Amino acid sequence: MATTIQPIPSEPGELGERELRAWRGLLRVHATLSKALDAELEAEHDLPLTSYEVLMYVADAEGERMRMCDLAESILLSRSGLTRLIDRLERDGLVCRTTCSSDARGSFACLTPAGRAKLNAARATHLAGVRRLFLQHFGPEEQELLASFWERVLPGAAPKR
Amino acid sequence: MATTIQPIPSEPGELGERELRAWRGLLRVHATLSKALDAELEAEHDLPLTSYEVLMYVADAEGERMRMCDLAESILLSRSGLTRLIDRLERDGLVCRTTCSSDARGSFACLTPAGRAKLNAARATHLAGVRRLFLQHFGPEEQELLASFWERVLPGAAPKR
DNA sequence: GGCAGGTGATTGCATAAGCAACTATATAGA
DNA sequence: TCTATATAGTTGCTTATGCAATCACCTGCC
Repeated sequence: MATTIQPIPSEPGELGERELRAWRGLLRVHATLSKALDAELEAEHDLPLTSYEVLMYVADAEGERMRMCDLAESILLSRSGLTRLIDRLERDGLVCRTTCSSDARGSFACLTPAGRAKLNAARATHLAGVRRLFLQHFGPEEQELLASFWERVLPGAAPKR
Repeated sequence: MATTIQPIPSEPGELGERELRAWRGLLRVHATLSKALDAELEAEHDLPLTSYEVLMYVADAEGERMRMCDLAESILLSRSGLTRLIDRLERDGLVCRTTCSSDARGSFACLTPAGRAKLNAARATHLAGVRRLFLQHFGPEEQELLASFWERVLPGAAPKR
């Protein structure tokens, strides 16, 4: 299989140039942007990115509260990781836990006024960051295309809201 | 800046549906695929993904050796993180450190025969995983497009090799 | 009703990673 | 030449995270 230049997917034992750039680019973009967005949020609002995500999902949920397990799934964290994260947010007064009346095992995380205020302050920073570092580079139809790409890779995993 | 129009980026205070799917899809795809690829490599070869990346970069480098700082940059790890990672790999006999004759401060990480063997075994698994979970979903010209997208977001960050 | 197995949340423990401080060496400037 | 500053790598410490075990509760089946 003598690939003269590199027209085809290259040998099966190695990624071709094109594949490499498509895949590694994803890794680099994710790593770089996550780090930058986290640093920005932390610098301007003293709020780690994961904490921001919790506040955001909770704020957007029905009644400004979410079950622990749903939250864990939304922000892609293990349940134990989420327990600890909510511990920290509760300690800082940004969320509080309430019991679930229909299932005594469950807890809700809900926003406190301080949490809502923190989120409102941080939201603009984060959204501006996402736009400036990422979305800005793509036109509407390109964004749509990207979304369809992700849908191919993970069918049905699109965020509901 | 082909498309600077931005017809309706939705309100400035919130991400629109399209933006949300383009951005969050990236996060989800990265998280899901990283986890899956790491688990696969760990299960079949008892090798974490970051260790695999070290072996891969070192193997592809001139003389099968790389400076610590270049390696850290390649696999997107802090220098202290890399020190510890190389500690583990050295303990497991997969790489060894050698001094740099032209700069007494520096060290090279280089492959041991065991490291080379481990990499050869793991490479097929990982490449198959990347293709099966990600690249498979895109045609050649779509891969090229993705690569160009990443290049827009992080100009000049494309992998050299 | 009562038991078996499943699910939600938490905890103990282990690990990977970053930051800041430190050591040793290199390089540039007076 | 000597000094100041920058760089390569390591170490101490802290933190976030996951897995496995655990506890409490729910649900379905007899």
